[in-house]
Formats: sequence, structure tokens, C-alpha cells
Amino acid sequence: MLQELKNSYGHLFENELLEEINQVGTIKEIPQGYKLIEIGSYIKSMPLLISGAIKVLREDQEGDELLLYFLERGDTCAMTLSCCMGQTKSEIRAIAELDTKLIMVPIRKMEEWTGKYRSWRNFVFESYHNRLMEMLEAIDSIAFLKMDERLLKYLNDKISLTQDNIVKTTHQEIAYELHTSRVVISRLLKSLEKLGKIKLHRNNIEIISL
Amino acid sequence: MLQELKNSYGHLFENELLEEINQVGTIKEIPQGYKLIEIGSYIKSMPLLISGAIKVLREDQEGDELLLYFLERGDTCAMTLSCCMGQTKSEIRAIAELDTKLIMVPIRKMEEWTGKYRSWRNFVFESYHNRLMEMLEAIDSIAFLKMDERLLKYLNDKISLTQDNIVKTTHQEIAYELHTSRVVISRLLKSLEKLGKIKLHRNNIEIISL
DNA sequence: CGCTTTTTGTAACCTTTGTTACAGCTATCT
DNA sequence: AGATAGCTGTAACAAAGGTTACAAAAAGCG
Repeated sequence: MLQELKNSYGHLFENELLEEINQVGTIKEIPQGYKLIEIGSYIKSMPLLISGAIKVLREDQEGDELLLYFLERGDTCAMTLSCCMGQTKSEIRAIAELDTKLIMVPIRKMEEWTGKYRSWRNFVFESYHNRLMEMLEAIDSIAFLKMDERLLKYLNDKISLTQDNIVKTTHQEIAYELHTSRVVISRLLKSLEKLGKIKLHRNNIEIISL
Repeated sequence: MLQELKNSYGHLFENELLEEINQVGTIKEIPQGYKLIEIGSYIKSMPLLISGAIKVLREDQEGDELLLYFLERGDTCAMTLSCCMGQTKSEIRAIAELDTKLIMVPIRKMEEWTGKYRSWRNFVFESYHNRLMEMLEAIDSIAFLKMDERLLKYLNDKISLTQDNIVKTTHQEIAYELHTSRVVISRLLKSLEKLGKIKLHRNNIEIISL
């Protein structure tokens, strides 16, 4: 594990801290689609991403979903931090978007490290910062963009995440994540296809140019 | 200043830290409507609220606004924290919603205090947590509520902020903050009036029951 | 292969929200 | 008082997005 740790976090943490993480952390490999955190659940450990990606979702009372943002290598979940500190329930759902490898760190260590290691403090602050920025981006999209623009942004985000110009998903799935209906997504995708920007196939969308 | 500091932050910080804040902080009284932070500006000090309220707004390229949340006594601006740390430009605009009293603390002290005082660390973490939760609430409103529900929530937030059942604002102002048009707000307000929930006057709205 | 389930395409229609235009009212200023 | 600027009310219309319904294609399965 130490090697993987160093690859992803070596530039951030000093050796002593890396060693501590190595001692108390457990590595986990989770498959795509695996649910890491459910809304309302308590959290007892904090994930440090090694590879893969995790999508973070919000849900309302009726069970309608909305995609907030993705976590990638070097990221951690600020919501988790937040919940750990306050001992409150999770406000979000986290699902592996790709096959993902991560290190789980028990939360009791966190308090200790924030006092002990300046690099850890900075990491935590930076995580909060990044998450706030991503929340702002999410707000921008919902508040200021129309559905067709949001869809384009969604497709863009997907291809930069997977490094693949084929987005493997269904219209229904996109509709869930953008909190709209399948018919609306099919309609907009069809018009993108007519513009020559994408090509529609069953269970996947081929991106030509966006 | 020390007394006001103790009233608002005495339960959070130890005396030594309160003393330090007293040394380096400067007290500021700003009138309603005063612009504290503009989008794109750099921030050199961090506000600790003593009394009053500050509204935090987001803006898109076209200059369309959206109200994110309010800061009250005991709060600080996590966006400011965030920007200070990263030395980046402000992503938000902050305007005094009421006449407001606050203490400005130079940002260079922050790094020092996060290492030195556990209570300060906890305060900063809690601020981030609170702001993340308020961002989530903002997202919930925009994504899951219809405009009439958002308007109700807006009015509710206002009366709990001012402790006054008369909301002193114009339809246009509400429209800006909810990122819609004045006509839409007038329409919805009128229908609320017909339901007997509010009474409309010039420049203010009297809340009967929500 | 025949049956079922999942996914996609599309039409028709409704609701919500946004836009334009204009009139009347109120406060303020000179 | 008269002029002006700002605020509110309302109608008529346009656009975006949501809903319902149904058909057809593709994949999965015994």
C-alpha cells in the first residue's frame, strides 16, 4: 500500500504522515456502481482516493436525484470530513462511478493529525475549498444554464473523467443525474445528433465533437 | 471591542485567542447595502460577524445574480477562508443585508492560529461545514423546488433573519435574488395575496401567515 | 426460437416560467 | 403644482420543460 500512497499523496504529505496513514489505513477496491455512502448513514472512516472516480449525489424527499460532482485521485470527500467532525448523518450519497481504489482512514485519527501535521491541515482545507468550488459550479449549472447546455456540460465532464469519447450510460440514467425526465433527454440528445455532435447507440453515446 | 468579542465568540475561543484577536483585529460598522466583497477581487482580511447579516451572492457571465445564503452573528465567510488560503480571487459577492458590525482579522494570522489553537481550528472547520450545508440547501431550492415554493422559502428566510413580519424589498429585488423576472414575482406574490398569506404594499410585503 | 425486459423514438398536450408591452400609482424633487 | 423616476398590476404571447401514451428495436433468457 505504501507505494500507492506515495504515488498519489507523496507530494502532499511528509514521510512520517504517510507512514501513519500506512499503519492505520485499510485499502479498499470497489467495483463500479458500488454504494459507498447512503443519505442518512453515519460515517466512521474517511476515503482517500488512489484511482477511479466517485460520484456524489443529492436527493430530495421524493427520491429525485441530482449529480453534484465527481471525486478523483488525490481527492477526499469534504462532506465526510464535515460529517465526521460534527458527528452528523450524511447529507449525500456516494457511488463509485468507475472501479475505484481507495484508502479508508479511521476518523479518530483526523483530529490528531490536524493538530500534528501542517500538511494534513492544508490538505483538509484544500479539500474543503475544492468541494465548495464544485458546489458553486453545480449551482451555476442548475441556476444559469438551460437543460441543453447542462447536458453538453454533463457529456463533457464524463469524457474528461473516463478519457473515452464513448459515454456508456442510458438516457434514463442521465435524466436521473440531471433531475429531469427521460423524454427530455432523448429529445435533446436527438437534436445533438442531428447537429452531428454525437452519435446515439443503445446504452452508449459516441461523442463526435462538442 | 473585547466585550463584544466575548459576547459573540467567548463560548468558542479561549481567552488567549480572544486577546490575540483583540490585538490584531479592527472593528467595522457597515451600513445596509454596503458591498464588502466583489467577484474577482482579492481578499486580505477575514470577517467575524458581531451583529447584523450579510448576504452572499453568485453571478454568471451575463451579470445575472443568485442569492446563496446569509451570514449572521458568530459566522464567518468560508469563501473568504478558502480564497485566502489559495490566494485566489473571490467567487462571490458579499453585501450587508442589515446594518452590520464585524471584526476584520488579517489573513496572515489565520495560518498561525490554525496551528496554535484547537478552538480556532474547530471554528474554521465548523464554518466550512455550515457553508457546505447552506450550499446544499441552496442547491435543493433551485433544483427541487418550483418558483412559488422558492418564493415562500425566501420570505420565510427573510422574516427569520430580521425578526419582522414586514419584508422591506421590491419585487425587482426579489427577482434578482431568485434569478427570475420581476413579472414572475409580481404574479406569484399576487396569488399569495389572494390566498390571504401576505399583503402587498409599496416597497414592502406584510406576511400574514406562511 | 418465442417471450420478456430494457431502451429508444416520437407525437400530442399541459404547466411553468420568461418576455414584451403598457397603464396606473406613489414618492420625490424643483 | 407639475414633472420625473420608480414600483406594481396585468394581459397576451412565447419558449422550455414535464407528462402521457404508444410503438419499435435490441438484448436477455429459458
